[in-house]
Amino acid sequence: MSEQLIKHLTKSIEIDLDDAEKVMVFFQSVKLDKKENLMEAGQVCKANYFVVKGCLRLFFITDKGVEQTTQFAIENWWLSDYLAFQNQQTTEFYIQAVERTEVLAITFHAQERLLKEFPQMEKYFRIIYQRAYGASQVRMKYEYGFSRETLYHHFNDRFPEFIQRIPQYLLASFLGFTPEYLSEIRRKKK
Amino acid sequence: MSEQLIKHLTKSIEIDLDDAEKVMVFFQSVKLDKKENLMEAGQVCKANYFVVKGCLRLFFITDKGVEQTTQFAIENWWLSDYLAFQNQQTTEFYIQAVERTEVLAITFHAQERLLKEFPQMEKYFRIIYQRAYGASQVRMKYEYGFSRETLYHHFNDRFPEFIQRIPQYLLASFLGFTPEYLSEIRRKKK
DNA sequence: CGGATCGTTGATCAACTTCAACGGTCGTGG
DNA sequence: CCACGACCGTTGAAGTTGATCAACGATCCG
Repeated sequence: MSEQLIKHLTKSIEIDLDDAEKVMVFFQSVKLDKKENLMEAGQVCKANYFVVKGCLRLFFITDKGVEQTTQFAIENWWLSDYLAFQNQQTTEFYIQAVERTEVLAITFHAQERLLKEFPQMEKYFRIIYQRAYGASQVRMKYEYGFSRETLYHHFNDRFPEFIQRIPQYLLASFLGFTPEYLSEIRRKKK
Repeated sequence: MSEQLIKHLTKSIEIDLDDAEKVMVFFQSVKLDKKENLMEAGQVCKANYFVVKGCLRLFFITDKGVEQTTQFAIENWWLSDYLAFQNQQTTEFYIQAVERTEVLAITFHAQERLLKEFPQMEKYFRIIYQRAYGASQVRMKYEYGFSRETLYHHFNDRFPEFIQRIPQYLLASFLGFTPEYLSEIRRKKK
């Protein structure tokens, strides 16, 4: 559980076991059933979440009332609405468990104290955010550079094990098109 | 010039003037004419860039040979291809000056030494990346949530001063559609 | 003054959505 | 353990949105 986060920390920073255990005190374990919400639009974005086991999705509701998924997070990924988290404002996003999921949550204020007491954690989060931002740049390249159809094939080729974990309608939502169209693409490529 | 970066640092972290001047030694000033490239696809992404004055754009070339802009950076923004930067790999992006532009550049190795000697800079970059990542999340919400037409109006309303700085064909590219279609939208809304 | 670049217009075309309907499967209550 | 209902994936027809291509005018800059 928290061993997993410690292991993840040590990949990016040097921290002794003693400190690592003190760091873990700042986190709370939360367990979610499938489809259970961790965060909802209209609430203040209180915490940042590390996925220990399972899968989360970040989505919002469009003007037309459709759930639009923008991100997934699986084991060892962090997820939150980072502008709302940083400014402790209300979010317009939801975070929901795609399957039974276990996360470690750290509230904004706990994170502030953590960073003050353990400045080496600044480096850890710097690396996490840099990587996440870099990944979002690459993703933009895919979105702007590929048609929806090639976008699907690209994701299918690149993350086959992940694709199998999530229902098709969520994948369609994430890729930015309708389940019907996804069906059509799948039929073609056979 | 470097005063501007120092001023920007002090908004996020506490650093005395003496240290700040030592920090500035890690940066080089680079001046670019309009349309001059700061980085090109195929090269290793050597540096991270802080815009002192002017405007940069990040773009790539699609399969069809079209320049696709994915980001702009104006005064006080950082820009690079962060995955390629972090791993010191070749990039698939170009960075080009939209207008006459002055930047402060820090190479990957200089940044590594900087962070080692001045650990408080970890916090600065942590905040920069967190904010940039948060902004990219909000942007995804716009892209997935709005039609291309409302996307244009939204950007027009929100960043009028910026819109006026860049040519229309770059705005069209950034928003993900053709200059012809942008023309059509502008005609409608009158 | 001349050439390249940029914005505009209109016609045609492709990509993707919408809507309605159907069949399979999964989980839950009886 | 079965039966029912809800949910999910699929299909097809019709409709929209935005791309493509070609051509023209304006403007900017050398």
